[in-house]
Amino acid sequence: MTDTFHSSQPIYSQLADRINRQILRGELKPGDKLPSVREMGIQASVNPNTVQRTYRELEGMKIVETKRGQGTFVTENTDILNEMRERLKQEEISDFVKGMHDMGYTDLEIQTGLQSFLRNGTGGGDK
Amino acid sequence: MTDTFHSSQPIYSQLADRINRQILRGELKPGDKLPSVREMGIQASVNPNTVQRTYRELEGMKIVETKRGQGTFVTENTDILNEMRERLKQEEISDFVKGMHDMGYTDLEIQTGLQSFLRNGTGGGDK
Amino acid sequence: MTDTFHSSQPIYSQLADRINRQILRGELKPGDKLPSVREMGIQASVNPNTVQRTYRELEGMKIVETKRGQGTFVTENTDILNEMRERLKQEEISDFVKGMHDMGYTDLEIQTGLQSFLRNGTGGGDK
Amino acid sequence: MTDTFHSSQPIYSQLADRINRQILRGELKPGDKLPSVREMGIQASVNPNTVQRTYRELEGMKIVETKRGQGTFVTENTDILNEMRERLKQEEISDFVKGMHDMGYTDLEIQTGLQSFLRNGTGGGDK
DNA sequence: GTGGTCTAGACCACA
DNA sequence: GTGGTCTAGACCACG
Repeated sequence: MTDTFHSSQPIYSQLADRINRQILRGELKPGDKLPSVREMGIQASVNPNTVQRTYRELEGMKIVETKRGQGTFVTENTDILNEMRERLKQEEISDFVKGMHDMGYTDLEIQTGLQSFLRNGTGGGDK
Repeated sequence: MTDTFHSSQPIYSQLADRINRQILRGELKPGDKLPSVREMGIQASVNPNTVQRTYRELEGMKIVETKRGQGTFVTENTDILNEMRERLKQEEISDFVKGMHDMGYTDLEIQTGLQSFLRNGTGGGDK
Repeated sequence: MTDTFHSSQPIYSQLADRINRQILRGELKPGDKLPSVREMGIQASVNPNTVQRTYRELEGMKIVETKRGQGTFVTENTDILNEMRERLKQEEISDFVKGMHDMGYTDLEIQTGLQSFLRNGTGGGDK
Repeated sequence: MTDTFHSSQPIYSQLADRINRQILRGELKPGDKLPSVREMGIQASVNPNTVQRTYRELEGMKIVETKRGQGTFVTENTDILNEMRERLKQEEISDFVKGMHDMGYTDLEIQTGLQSFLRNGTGGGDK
């Protein structure tokens, strides 16, 4: 695991993102237990309080659930996960398109560029 | 002009990127004079040597031409600029797609997601 | 090693030339490690930064490869080296002929002069 | 006229070379008057004594003749001039070949390289 | 150790 | 003024 954080964003937020991606990629599945606050603090070499805050954040997004005395778990409500998945996708796409617009590329260029990349770059099949 | 740099990449390289984008966006046109190394050093609050390294880098890419005692100018060879534009587009798209794959999205999701974003997000017209 | 430089050309460039010639002459073979920037700085009594600029220059010409934390090495791509060899030969010949023309010698004089020099001066055999 | 001298050789000797070349190129013809010691001193921005020494050197080579009260003249003895011309040619060729050998080129490479350069580089005709 | 980056400050050639 | 070169000295990442 990469355990460096950049300074332009709060660490708890970066950590939350990181966990989100692990869930997205299927490294953490619905029902999986997250490391304890202390354990995660050591792994990511951040203060346990920061981890606490991260977990609270994720809890607010309904992505994880905390069970007193047992730990923190990835929600089993797959609807929520799918929703997050969708939202994050939109975000990434939006950022990408905005960046391209900033550099002066037109919508058409973006579309055709992407099409031809997907046709050639990944061998034509889906991932 | 944003004059902050992140530490994960050399300053001269970030500066070069920034200038590249200004050219791409048409803020700097072929034949335009760049600020002198000293001037740019002040604007970006970096050492003139670092600016010079940036300019040298851009010169190596043939994006910029330097005339002793006169200054540094955006090349008037638009072929080179178009080529750069194309190359950078490919790079951005590639990075985007790789990032999406890393997060577990399929090619199809990327395509349809982009299509619908472009239809709704920008009002349906081209930029 | 001669460690004097003339002022009509940048030191980093003269150093690069010198290393080029060492490679040409086979004193440095593909894969050989160059002295570290610091070491070479001492040998040539120039600043390590200047040596680094030299190495960077050679790297740009693909004559040399640099491995972080290990050092700088002569490329093992002999095609590039042969190409350089050929290019440099052309340059030297061109400079020679131009110089002779400047002094008023004709092509014929140059040719016959060279022929007779090679027959007598080196004993008639190839080097 | 280029009026810079490098430090690795005495100035009077560099000046003599320069005049030699002017004679070789026909800019100074047999019988021509050289500038006075004072005049030449100004032109080349060196001490008149140095010019004096240069002229004495050339006189020793029988290339110029000094006539008391009149000045210094290029010799009209064309044999001497032809001889010098021949000697200088040999020197240049010798230096060239030595340099090429130093860089590891064989006699054959030098010959064929020169031939093809003369055929292509100068348009096939003599100068 | 290695190379890579950056700064500060100096001097140069060119125009 | 412009860019170009060089030095001295510092700090960094990588291995």
